[in-house]
Amino acid sequence: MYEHQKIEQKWQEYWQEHQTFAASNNSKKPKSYLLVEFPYPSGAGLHVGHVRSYTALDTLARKRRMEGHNVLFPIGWDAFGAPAEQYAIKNHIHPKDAVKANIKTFKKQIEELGISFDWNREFSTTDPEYYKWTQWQFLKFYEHGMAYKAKKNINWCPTCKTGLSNEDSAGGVCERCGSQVYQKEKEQWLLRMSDYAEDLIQGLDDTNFSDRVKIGQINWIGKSKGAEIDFKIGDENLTVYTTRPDTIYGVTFMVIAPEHPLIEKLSSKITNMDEIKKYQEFAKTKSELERTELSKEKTGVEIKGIKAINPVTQKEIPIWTADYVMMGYGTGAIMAVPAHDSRDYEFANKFNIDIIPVIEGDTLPYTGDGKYINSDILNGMTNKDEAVHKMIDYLEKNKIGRPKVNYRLQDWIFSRQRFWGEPIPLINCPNCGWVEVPEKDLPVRLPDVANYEPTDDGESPLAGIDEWVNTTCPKCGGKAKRETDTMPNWAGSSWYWLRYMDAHNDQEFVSKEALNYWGKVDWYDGGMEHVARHLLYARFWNQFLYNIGLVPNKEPFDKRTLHGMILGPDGEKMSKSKGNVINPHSIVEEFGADALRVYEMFIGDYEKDAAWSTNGLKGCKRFLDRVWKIGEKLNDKQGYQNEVLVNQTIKKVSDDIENIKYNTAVSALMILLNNYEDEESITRDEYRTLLHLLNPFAPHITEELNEKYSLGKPLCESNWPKYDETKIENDNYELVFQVNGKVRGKMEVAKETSKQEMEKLAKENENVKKFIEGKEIVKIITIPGRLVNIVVK
RNA sequence: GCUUGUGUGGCGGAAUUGGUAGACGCGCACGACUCAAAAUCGUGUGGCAUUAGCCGUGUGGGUUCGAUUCCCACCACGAGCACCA
Repeated sequence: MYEHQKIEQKWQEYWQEHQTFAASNNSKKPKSYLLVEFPYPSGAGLHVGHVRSYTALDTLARKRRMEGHNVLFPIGWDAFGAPAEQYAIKNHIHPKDAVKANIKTFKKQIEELGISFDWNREFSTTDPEYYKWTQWQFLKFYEHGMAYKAKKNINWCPTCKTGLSNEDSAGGVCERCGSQVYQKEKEQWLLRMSDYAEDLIQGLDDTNFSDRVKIGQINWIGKSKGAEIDFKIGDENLTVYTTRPDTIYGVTFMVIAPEHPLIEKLSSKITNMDEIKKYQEFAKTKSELERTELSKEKTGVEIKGIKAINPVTQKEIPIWTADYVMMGYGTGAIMAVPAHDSRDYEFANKFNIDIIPVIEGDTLPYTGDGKYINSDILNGMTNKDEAVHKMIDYLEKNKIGRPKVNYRLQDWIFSRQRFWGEPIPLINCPNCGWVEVPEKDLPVRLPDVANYEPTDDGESPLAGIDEWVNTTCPKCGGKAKRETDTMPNWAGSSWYWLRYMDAHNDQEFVSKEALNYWGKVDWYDGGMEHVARHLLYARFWNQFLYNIGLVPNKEPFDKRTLHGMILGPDGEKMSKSKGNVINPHSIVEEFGADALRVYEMFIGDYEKDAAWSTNGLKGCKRFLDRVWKIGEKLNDKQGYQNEVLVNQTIKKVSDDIENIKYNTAVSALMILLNNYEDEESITRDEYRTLLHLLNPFAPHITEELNEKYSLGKPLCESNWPKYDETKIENDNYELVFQVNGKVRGKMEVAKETSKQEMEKLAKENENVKKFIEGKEIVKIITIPGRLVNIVVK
């Protein structure tokens, strides 16, 4: 029908030459900062999923520019981290070169889609000019006591040979390769993210994230309210954390985690230490090998020779150790109330421990509300919250406990034993300890070496490069060694949106002026898979920068939307092994970028997954062919023949783009075209408006047609169409007649028809008459502009 | 198990937030053009009946003149977390 390749190339060159999409850092126009998650430039090339997200915000960006906004719509590359490194190892190239080649491919593929990115602000997280500032910001964390090194049991992936954060090893499985992760004790850098748990929850109030996103964040942070209670073991204190202090009268045993330090401390008093040591070993191997096993039969050993004293009842309580209590949460110890907790119940049943109900109920373990029994000061109460309060008051008064809030969120393990990451810019001096690399010496560059594969001994590959490791102490000038761990791949993505504001600044990570001008990201689109990790890290990082006065907003993103995945034609997630991958490049070649863009916007609800359909794509291509062809019906007239429909369409498309309802926006344009096709000929205004509204979706063909028929300035340099509020409603409408809520007739009537008139018309309708004849009219409901419903008996 | 999302034709999906269910597209059927096919164009298309009727938005109940929309219970599928005290 038309030669899409030529046209698309032509207009891409036009935009490039005219710098149509360059954002200005000082403009009187209203600003819009639109952001998509920057991609990993993997060897596989661009995915149709990228196309969906980029086209969606591109549509918005193009529309807003035409509405007179100064739009910042940038792109860059998140190129550090395991995927890039593994690709490089596999293909025997230096990661630096692999990344360079992949970026080139990605860039070409994005450019041929006609996405209106401001390429002037492009960078990669692997550019020394960029990671210099990532390192610089790490030093800010360090200077403020927010980064620390600690010997920690970390999640170790034996395949990737590196430590992982909790977020990266959810479920005991490596996020990257799927290997079983096990606990390994190692010195690691950590960021004190847990200090920000509450702020990260509170901050959500300052955002316009959807509830789905907010809930995702809140769940990950995992706040729980409860109390700490001190039990005595002789002179020692055993503090437990519980959310149900009101059930303390039902405690029949204590459980402490196998790694709990109290075991070591009291070992002289414990009479079955051999048995306990054996259990500790068992628990350790279990966590290594059988963690995901479904059989979660409770195991444990009673610690003999010591007893705890319930501080409220003064009763002696036996102490057990069991691996269903984790050292990493709360205090690593619990008071077990088998009558009202299913796990404690299971344990008590298995080991024949007493079960004392303290809240009335039929079945055990009973966890609902009820009347308190066997509970001394709480007896007779029926309200759980009141009982909890009363008990906490009692604990506080008697100095045996206190209210306590716990979070699941832990500190961020920030070390990786990999080559392809930002080196942590610290130097270890035998005299001075840890010393920062001075700002003038940043960035600490990665060396050019031949061997960057991970080692088996758990050290970073950098550790083997003597000439890199050995350095002098910036403080005392003596011999010292560099830190050889690198940062996780989440580091570079934790502040990249700030850099776009001022991408080539070599004096600061971003200037104050740029920060103040651009403020928050107005709209951030990305995938569900990043709601837990990336979004949390990025917000944490930004909140820290805010707290030390480096950025003007505590929350970095105002609005966050989630795109659904594009699945293969078979409805399965696209993957090489399934052979259901659709390559955007070949689609562009065969059908054109415009067709691909329109199709991906039309494919369905933006937030939901959708299966690829080549027939659906063809339908969109057909639509564009018809848009092209209808130019032949152009007459010399101005104005709109069907004013209502055109004005309605302008309104609908404008609103739908802002409300991420791209599918219905495209549908509205199809309806408009269908209407044009029913006309003898179409006016110049009609054609221009159709092309203009379609332009954000299909920017090439619409510019070409606009030029071909000399309809006006290029669309990208023209003002977005405005609708006439007085012309979006018809003078007539179809009045619906119902009897008992069922449609029995319809009639075209004038907009201003009165209620009385409507009722009269309803009763006169032949078909309605049939249904009300001989029946008693109970009442008549009349909705002006819509319907009349006659209720009969 | 907990959290969360989703259930509408053969398929992807619409539905002004309580008011004509199935817009738009795909697919399919028939027709036109063609020697023929593809492409294109036209007509039709929820099911059952076929004259105007009945049934239909996962299932069962409820509220209402009226429910895809609100309430209760249940079922199915997907995602995330998973012994978090």
